[in-house]
Amino acid sequence: MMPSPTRNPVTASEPDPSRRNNLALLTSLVHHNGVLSRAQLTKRTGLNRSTVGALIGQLVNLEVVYEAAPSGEAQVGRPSPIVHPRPSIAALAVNPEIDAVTIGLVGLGGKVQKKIRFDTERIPTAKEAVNIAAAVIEGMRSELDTSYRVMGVGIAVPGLVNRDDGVVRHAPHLGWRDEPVARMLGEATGYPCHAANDASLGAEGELLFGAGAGQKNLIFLNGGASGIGGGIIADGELLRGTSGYAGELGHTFVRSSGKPCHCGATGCLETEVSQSPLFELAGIGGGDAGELEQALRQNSSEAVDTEVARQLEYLGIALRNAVNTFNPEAIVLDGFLGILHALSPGTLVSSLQSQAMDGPAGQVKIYRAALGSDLMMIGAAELAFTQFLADPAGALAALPLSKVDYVH
Amino acid sequence: MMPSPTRNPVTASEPDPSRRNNLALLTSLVHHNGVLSRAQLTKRTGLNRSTVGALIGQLVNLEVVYEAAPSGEAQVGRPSPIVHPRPSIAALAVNPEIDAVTIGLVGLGGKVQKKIRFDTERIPTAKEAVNIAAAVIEGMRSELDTSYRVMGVGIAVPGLVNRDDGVVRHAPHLGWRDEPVARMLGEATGYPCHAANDASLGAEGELLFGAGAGQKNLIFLNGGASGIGGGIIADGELLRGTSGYAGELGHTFVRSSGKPCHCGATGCLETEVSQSPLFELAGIGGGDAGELEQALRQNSSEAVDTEVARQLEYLGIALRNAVNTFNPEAIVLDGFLGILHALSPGTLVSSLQSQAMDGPAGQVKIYRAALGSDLMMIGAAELAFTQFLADPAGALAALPLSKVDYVH
DNA sequence: GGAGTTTGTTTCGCTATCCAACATATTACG
DNA sequence: CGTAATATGTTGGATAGCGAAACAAACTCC
Repeated sequence: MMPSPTRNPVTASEPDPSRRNNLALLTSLVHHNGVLSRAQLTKRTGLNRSTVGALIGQLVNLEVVYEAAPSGEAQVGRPSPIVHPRPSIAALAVNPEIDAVTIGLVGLGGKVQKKIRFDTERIPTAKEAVNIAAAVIEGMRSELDTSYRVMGVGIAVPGLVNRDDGVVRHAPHLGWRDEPVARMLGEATGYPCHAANDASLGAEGELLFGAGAGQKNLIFLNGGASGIGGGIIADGELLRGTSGYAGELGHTFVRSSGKPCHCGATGCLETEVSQSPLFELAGIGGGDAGELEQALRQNSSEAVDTEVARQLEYLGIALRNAVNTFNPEAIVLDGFLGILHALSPGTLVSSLQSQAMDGPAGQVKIYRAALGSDLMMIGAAELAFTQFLADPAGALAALPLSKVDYVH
Repeated sequence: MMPSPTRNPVTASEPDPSRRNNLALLTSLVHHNGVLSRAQLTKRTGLNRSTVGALIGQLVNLEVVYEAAPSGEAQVGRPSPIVHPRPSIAALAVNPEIDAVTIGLVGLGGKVQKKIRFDTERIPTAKEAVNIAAAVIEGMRSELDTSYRVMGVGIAVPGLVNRDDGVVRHAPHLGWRDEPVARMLGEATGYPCHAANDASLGAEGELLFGAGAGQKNLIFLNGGASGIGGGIIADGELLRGTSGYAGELGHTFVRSSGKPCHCGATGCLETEVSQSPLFELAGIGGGDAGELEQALRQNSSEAVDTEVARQLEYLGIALRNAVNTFNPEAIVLDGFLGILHALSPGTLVSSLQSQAMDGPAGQVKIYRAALGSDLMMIGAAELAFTQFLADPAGALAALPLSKVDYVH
């Protein structure tokens, strides 16, 4: 009576890809779940003990993971060694914003090893952002060459990015248009570079390492100085669309005869819900999300409450649409959207209950993002890890020879 | 520089599933593409000639497909036999509507073998619909037993359906609530039954056999007497959501202080855009989409133009949202939405160009649905075929013994 | 300290695939 | 009309990767 969970296959499974596939599966599990015992890996994969043993052995040889003593947890039976990802396998992350370019180094396992924020006097051009990133990476070069194996660079851009070719189609707040940033940074650094929308990467980051862990369907919304970005995870996979532009929930229609938006339409979520009036009411000129929340809580007033309620109403409309459309398990809010929700926790939930359709709205949970300022680094690095995770042995074999003197 | 097309695996590929997988792959290819030569199959699957030969041999033995003489097309080299799906492998389709219950029989390959529309005096209850379907199927029983191997029954319901357990959560226009229709029909007929939202199934039908053939990302919108339903194909897969409720684009917000909708919200697409005012303006009381289109074209007037323009405006807002969110290659419109588009072909395209964001809107094509009245039968049957297509040999082995006397 | 339990390890066999060589059926061309 | 070229089906190994089973190891429970 129940439909089978199996999917109709679209690709043939050849024997060679079979091993690669399982190697990739184990690598991803270790990377995303951090610490798992071999016994847990056999359960999670459904593979035989002996097979997992052989595969882990290969990953140990490749120095992708290492096995450590079993955890102290008292359990009947022979203890199973713990498999750890080696953070010396790493990816670089770059995140240009309107007032800074942040560069990070993230190890396998998702831990941020290093983060450098380079403040800019004015909004950086694509070329400037690439130059800054390349210079900072050049500064780390000797350390990278000796202690890490870098799988590539991921660039998180607040705007429409074609994920296939790494071209920023349009980043309105940065003023970029048709900038092939991935190619530019690739030529400058020599690393394979990929670019994608920042909120999409944020969604993946929160899915894998943050508030959305374990979910299969979730909506991520980030509110920042550069407007509202969205990323959607459907059935465990990021929704990309034809060119990787999917997820622009900031331009959901929420108001008839609303203000015109830079995108050409009117009544977009992004024009009705923004952080600048909140900063004004909070009485501070600028700053990060943490300062804004503190200031809003201290300067509580009717004006603040009214503005928060107004913004939450429009946010509720956008979320209602999204819930009806995606039937997600969870919604994760980051940036000032997370603050709005935290200031009036029940509002969004109850407006969804009354406005969205019974079925989809029933189970939705609303969370605040968990990874904070590391999120973009982790998400962007994930982009750079993609190829490696799909074929660990192949990616390492293709790696240029380096003087890596592994950090143990 | 380009991201690899390989995805991170989520399931282990064991050796046994490997054969099953490839068998399933071939079966799906033959089913969905109809007629392919063995040479084409080897190219499409990437498998070895000898492997495809062995697999096809097994499918021939299982009487899932048969091989026929090569097509007359003049080509260098030894001609390759054509592989045909056997329509004797079949699925039943049931589609309850407010004024009828339609039952169909669809063969492997997607051809509707039989379609019976049972008109009802009034809106059928779930029990009535199940009884009607069971009775019609009972009438076909001897033919089914002798000439077909029926893989199951798919039920296409205009409403929220939990695909996992086949329970209709809420079908507002039918007045159903929490009806376990799949279980009910399963008990009445003895066939494995599944249920899903009609528009979702329509999307899959058009994707596989109709206007969306070959696309990976498309949005399907159906306008009928029971409002507006939607189905979304993302990356080649139907978007299901947590419980299979995803795709309710009929409840996209399109108007502030709009009319209240039965769903609890206001300003839904479905309340602003509906076919009843069109029928009134056309001067006909009721009928199907074909009659409506003809009548509207004949009774052309300013009132008609105004109403069409008004509805297209709201439809445009909903599509703008959907395009920004999904970045699809194509939009497929069925029912009266297809008529609206056909009456004023450029309107939607140009409103998308001006309102949706540059990137996503750039390439979107808008089509009218191609499968017409067979669509629901094909979509629902596809639901019933799912298990079979995922594991043809296993599904046939599990089939109760029958007196099938195959029709060749 | 022995029984029971869980897990790592090793060996063996099986399955499904690819590869290579050969057979077959067609077109191209003189 | 016959031979070359081409594409495809067919057959018989060879191989890779996994599972099963038997055994060994390490722990808890009593």
